[in-house]
Amino acid sequence: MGISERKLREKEQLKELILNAARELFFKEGYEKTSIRNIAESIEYSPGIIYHYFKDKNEIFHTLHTEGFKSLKKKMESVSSIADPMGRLKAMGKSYIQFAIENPIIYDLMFMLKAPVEHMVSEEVEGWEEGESIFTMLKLTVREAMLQGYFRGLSVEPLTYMILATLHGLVSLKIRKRTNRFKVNESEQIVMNGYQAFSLMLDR
Amino acid sequence: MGISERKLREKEQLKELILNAARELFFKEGYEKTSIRNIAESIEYSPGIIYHYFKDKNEIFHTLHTEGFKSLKKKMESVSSIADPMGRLKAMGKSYIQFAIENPIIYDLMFMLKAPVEHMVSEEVEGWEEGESIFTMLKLTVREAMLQGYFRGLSVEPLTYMILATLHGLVSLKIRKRTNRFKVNESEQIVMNGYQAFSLMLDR
DNA sequence: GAATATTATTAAACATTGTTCAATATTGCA
DNA sequence: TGCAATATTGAACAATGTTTAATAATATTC
Repeated sequence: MGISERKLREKEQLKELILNAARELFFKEGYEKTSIRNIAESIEYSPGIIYHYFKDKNEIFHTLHTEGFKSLKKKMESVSSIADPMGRLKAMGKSYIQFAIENPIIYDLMFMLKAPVEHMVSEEVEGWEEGESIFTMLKLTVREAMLQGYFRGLSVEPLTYMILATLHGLVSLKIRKRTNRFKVNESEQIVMNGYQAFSLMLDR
Repeated sequence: MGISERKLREKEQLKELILNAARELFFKEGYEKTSIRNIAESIEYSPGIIYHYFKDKNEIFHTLHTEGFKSLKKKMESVSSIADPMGRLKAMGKSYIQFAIENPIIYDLMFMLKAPVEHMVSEEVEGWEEGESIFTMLKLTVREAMLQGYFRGLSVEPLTYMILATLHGLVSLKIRKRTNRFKVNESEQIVMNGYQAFSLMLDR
């Protein structure tokens, strides 16, 4: 069935075109400020067409959401070859922060945007596996570190959540511009310094 | 000039009425979902009137933003009588988390909402003193703890930022519903457990 | 290959949003 | 009482997400 496959591929092409436009506009303007009409205009189609490829704006969000998690996961996996668990854990943290600073809008969409996730909670739990697997990756590394004598007296799950929370806190305060107290050019530095402080605390 | 003062007071009254309605609606529906018309309807005035008392929706946001910081500050100050710096620091953290869990919408508005803060950055730095003073309060306590021998080898500023980031991360992941991996009733527990893990790490 | 069914695409419409503005009602002061 | 200032309204504007009836383009069947 080569023909219908090509048809399908062509259909996918427009879908990809929409996604590319959305990604770019989200990147430039942010999620809320990007309208369906903006996207349509930038691909030179009528606004209505988008609803043939996506149920609504949330579904576009959701697609990029999943995509973002995949690429964060890949970034964090890139240090998985480090044998020492503690060293790997710290490298993972650094990767996480790098990802957030390099892709602030996508990160925003993944962890800080409001509406569409609630939709996810109630209707479909699937799709969140991406986020799940990042948590698991971190958790396994934490457990390994514990076997080597780190984190004595702490339990894996809360500790992992806490580590993730710290990483998220460090970058999200910056992304949402709650770092005004620092001079603008320092704002990235303070995130790195904060993480360094955290790293030092982990060691002890 | 008693009369014009009363007039002023009456004017303030409507302003307060608007704020109360806004607060309540924000609480019930969230910021974005609350429209100027909703607010107007709930106080039985026409929508236009709101613009006589507030420049725009951002200014309402800004007012509640400041108010939120004042009440968070008060909550954190309520443990300032604790003599032991480390004990006080941990109590402050707990207060912070309690505030966020008890007032998720206000907290959201204070730390996680997007648009209006940018406006703040460019035009007026004033109004942010509230946030500033919370940071300072935390910083002073951290410094005291350091004088007692804690946090050896760390610097005050990054450490304080890191602590604040961890607190923020813990509660904001919950507020923005990124804790789906846990059963719903566990979701508050995991925040507390995460904080406990953090507390234990601080001690060492 | 013509006729028909299916799909892709559009343009217009709807309800809702934040905001503005001229018209009107209410009040303060001379 | 009459005039100026202020408070309040209601309608309008442009922009939003979304729906839907229409048209255009393509696939399928005879």
